[in-house]
Amino acid sequence: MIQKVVSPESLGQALRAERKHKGLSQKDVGHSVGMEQHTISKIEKGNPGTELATLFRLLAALDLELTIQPRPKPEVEGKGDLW
Amino acid sequence: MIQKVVSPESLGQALRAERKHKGLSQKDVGHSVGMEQHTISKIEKGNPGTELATLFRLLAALDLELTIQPRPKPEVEGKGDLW
DNA sequence: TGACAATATATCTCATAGAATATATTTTAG
DNA sequence: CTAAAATATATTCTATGAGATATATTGTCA
Repeated sequence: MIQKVVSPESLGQALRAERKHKGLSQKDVGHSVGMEQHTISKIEKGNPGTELATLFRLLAALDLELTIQPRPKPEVEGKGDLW
Repeated sequence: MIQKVVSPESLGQALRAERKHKGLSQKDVGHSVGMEQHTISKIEKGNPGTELATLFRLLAALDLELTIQPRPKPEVEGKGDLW
């Protein structure tokens, strides 16, 4: 599943979804990268103050990767991207 | 250009590349989202303490989007993903 | 429904982000 | 090479992240 991430909230949702998908608890995941359970809770809840270092640790724990790219142009008039 | 992001450093590089591509200075970008030039400098240099809120503001300023997905499996034996 | 597991909250501490401002250093034009 | 622009670095301040620990709340299931 590839997923757009547009905010701390949607990032949190994606992380939680993947964790559940793997059948892990916040404690499990935290333990695997040395983070506290409460930290994971906050991230999944969309804490905008989460630091990049923390995010990348969590991504590693969940075997997720991030990609960055230009936002697709709106492509006016039925070129198939819109409508 | 779609780009893997594996650390604060590589994220910084991608952000800088896109900013340059758009011909903007750190000041320009900062001004457009109300951030200080020095903040952008730090992010591009890979500051691991950068907060998500800051990151998303910058992504918006540069018209970039993030996607998240499972790390592709190693796919052993020449299925074209490795070697 | 009761017990246990999972998740959310709270508090204290220490460290550091980012704003504001200033300045040093580097890069780029002329 | 030099001036100007761009970027990096430094300091002070306020706010908050994350660790550690504790507890409250919610979810699950026998």
